[in-house]
Amino acid sequence: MNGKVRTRFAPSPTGFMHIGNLRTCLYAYLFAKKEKGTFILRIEDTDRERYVEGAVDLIYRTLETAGIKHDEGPDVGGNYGPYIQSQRKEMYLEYAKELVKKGGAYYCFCSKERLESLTDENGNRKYDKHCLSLSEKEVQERLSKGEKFVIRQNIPQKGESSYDDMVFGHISVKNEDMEDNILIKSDLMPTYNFANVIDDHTMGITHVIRGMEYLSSTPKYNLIYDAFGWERPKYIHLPPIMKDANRKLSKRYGDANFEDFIEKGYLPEAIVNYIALLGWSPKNNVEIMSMQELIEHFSVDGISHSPSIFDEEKMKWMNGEYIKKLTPEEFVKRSISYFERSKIKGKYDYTELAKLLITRVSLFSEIEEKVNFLEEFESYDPEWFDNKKMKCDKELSLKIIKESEKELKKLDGFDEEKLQCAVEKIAEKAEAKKGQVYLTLRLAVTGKQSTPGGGVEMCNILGKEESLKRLEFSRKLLENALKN
RNA sequence: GGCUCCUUGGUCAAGCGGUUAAGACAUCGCCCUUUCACGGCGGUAACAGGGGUUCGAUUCCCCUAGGAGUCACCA
Repeated sequence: MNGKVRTRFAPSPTGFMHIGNLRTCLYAYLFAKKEKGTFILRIEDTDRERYVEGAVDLIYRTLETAGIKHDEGPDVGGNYGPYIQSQRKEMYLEYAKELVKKGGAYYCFCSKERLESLTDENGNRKYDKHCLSLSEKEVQERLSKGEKFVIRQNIPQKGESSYDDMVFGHISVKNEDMEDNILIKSDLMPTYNFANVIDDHTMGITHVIRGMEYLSSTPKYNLIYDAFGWERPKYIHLPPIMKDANRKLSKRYGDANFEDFIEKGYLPEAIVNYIALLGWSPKNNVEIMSMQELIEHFSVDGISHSPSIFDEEKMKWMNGEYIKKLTPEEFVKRSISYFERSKIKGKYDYTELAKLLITRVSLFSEIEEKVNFLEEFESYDPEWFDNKKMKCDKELSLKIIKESEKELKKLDGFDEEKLQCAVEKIAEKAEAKKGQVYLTLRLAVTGKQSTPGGGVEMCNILGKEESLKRLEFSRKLLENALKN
């Protein structure tokens, strides 16, 4: 490998950043950084029909929150600009003309109708090189008459073209199986096939990293490099990420956008970590890795050859692992919007709650439901006091609640220490075990079977007044239940 | 359909001629325990099928089956 490695990510601004794209981007970035090379962002907007307003900004934002920094690109500049294809428009036509001179391409004036007439009984069609036989004179005449034209690649009819992909190995395609694709459209804009090659070459890209949908068309691109006499780049094709066994994860399914996962309460570093492992595995078998570690461990021979199914369960687990590493303060900082949209907005100490939530939440979007009980206290099933494991029943709980009311009333304000003391007394007076007091208290004060913490913690968060109010309610609930 | 590629547990995946076929998620069980979690320990579960090559195939070759991609004036 001579010279510095240069890789690029070349998305089209057509909407949200899709997870599969992001992974391609990630790998291109990891590979470049691993090799101490340069990572470039290029916007491929030659298709004006699919252009979506604001999509370019979204790409910048996504890369930034994902922690992927490009060294060159439309927004950060560089020596190989412009980095937006529509701004490079003129050069493609010039290169195409040069290619025509070199025999690697030719003008084509065929009508849509003629093209359609080439379709065979199976619905396939292959251009028959009809216009290749036009004399240069005739071409010039028709051109000067202003006739509409396209420029097509001239692919040899015999032999075969091959190359060595760094992950899939030797790929070989017969020339006769390739078509003379259009390089310059009749609107004079280049097709992807062409723009890509020109840009990759003029931007000095050494390693082309992209989805494997290009695996079998790459020989065509190589033929263009060859015709120009340019050095071919190395190729790293990536297997797709699937939604299930036979559907590719795609924009169409709508749920595979980076942004959507962020909205669901995923940490960007967890998403990045997870997708890094979808289709690649490190030698050391470690799963939780920072961006720096990913860079250190990344290697092409760890890339798999077969598609991988996206498993949100596992990504959720991984997110939980990242959350557990957060301090309560960091937790609040990063999840504040989820607190703010819950019923407890503005009330309670978020940091105190965070301490309880950290091990109990694997997505920030779970905060809301876990925390709403603080504001909503509704009637519940008194049967919950019957707990076999704790050997607790309604009678005992009633007794505990009565004692609790007395003891808690005596306290001037709550804190964990005071409450712990009170629990000891309550247990003594009610002739119960501490565990039974905890259980009863927790239930009585929350009305929920599952809560983010134990009895003392719940009382402490709710405060004296609210706790007593709820104890009273629960006492009545139990008294009623026992009457029947 | 032609062409290209792929095929290890439910999922992600190690493995690159000889292993009791790792590990992780999920699942199940136990322990810990103030619910729920966290944590700890353990269990169930895989080489698509058939031929070769070889002393020996998950590993190499061929065939079959299944899957994916591609066959555009989209990228």
